[in-house]
Amino acid sequence: MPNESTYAAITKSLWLNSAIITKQLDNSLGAIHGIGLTEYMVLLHLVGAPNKALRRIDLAEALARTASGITRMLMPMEKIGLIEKEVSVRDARVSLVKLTAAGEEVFNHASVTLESRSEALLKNIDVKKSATLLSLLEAI
Amino acid sequence: MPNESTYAAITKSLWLNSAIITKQLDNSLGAIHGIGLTEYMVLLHLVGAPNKALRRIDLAEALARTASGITRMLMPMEKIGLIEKEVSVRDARVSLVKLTAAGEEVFNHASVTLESRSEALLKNIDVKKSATLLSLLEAI
DNA sequence: GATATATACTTCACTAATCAAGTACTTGTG
DNA sequence: CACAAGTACTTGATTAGTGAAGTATATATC
Repeated sequence: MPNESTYAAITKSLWLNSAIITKQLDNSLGAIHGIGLTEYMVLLHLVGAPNKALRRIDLAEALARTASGITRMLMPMEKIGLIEKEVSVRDARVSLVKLTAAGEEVFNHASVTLESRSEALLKNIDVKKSATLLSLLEAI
Repeated sequence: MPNESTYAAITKSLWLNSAIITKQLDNSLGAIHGIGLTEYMVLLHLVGAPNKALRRIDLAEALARTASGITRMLMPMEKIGLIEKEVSVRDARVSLVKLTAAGEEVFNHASVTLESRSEALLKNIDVKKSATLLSLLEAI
């Protein structure tokens, strides 16, 4: 029987911690701003995009989701006015996702909630360790 | 506009990395052993449990899932013989989840796959850094 | 310039999980 | 001891996501 690899232990811990943290953030964002964490991530990518618009497939890539998942997810977001469709002049296959002013406002408010909840959830990690943890996660 | 908190950046990175890694491990385990990562985690907790049996609610707690999620998840696992139901002599409300010999065998094989895939997915993290990362994740 | 291949997106059928409500049993209290 | 409150689990309705197949458009090749 080989002893447990650190790498497998990391993936297990990542799986569990992410489940716990994601659920908590999802609940907080949902209760206060009416969006889930995945929807927050959509807004995050859109605010940073040129012209605040992205192709659906690039959004899928950025969020590690499939194109069909993105299609489904954006439907309610468009209905409540966080985003809107924009045609691409270059390529008629493309349907751009564009952030609305309302969407940006929700994003700004939700960011405050996300930061305070994140800090609370990670209270066992001090500031110095948090920098280390972040750099290790980004290195993956 | 406040600058981004490291804590929020950690939760975002955790969310994305876990989505990517979980999907890959899920696919590998599914293709080779016919189980998902969540099902693997069930087996993992059962092999470590006294008498290789656990109450459903304790399994739910350990996996950060709800009791109903556990009920639904265990149905196919019981059907393919990885686990079986065991009554509790102490408490008639309880339905214990017991690991079968077949379940333990699948677990042992799947562990090998999980370790090699984990190592491959985390190839950017060297051995020394991996120990640091694991201890930080466990500290959360 | 016709046609084959590739890309962007949507839809369908399905899986995994949630919450709320219900059942069955156990525990604590007057 | 009766019965209120709590616990363990299941079921029904719903949501978020997947993969496969289909449509429409773009690109490359002969």
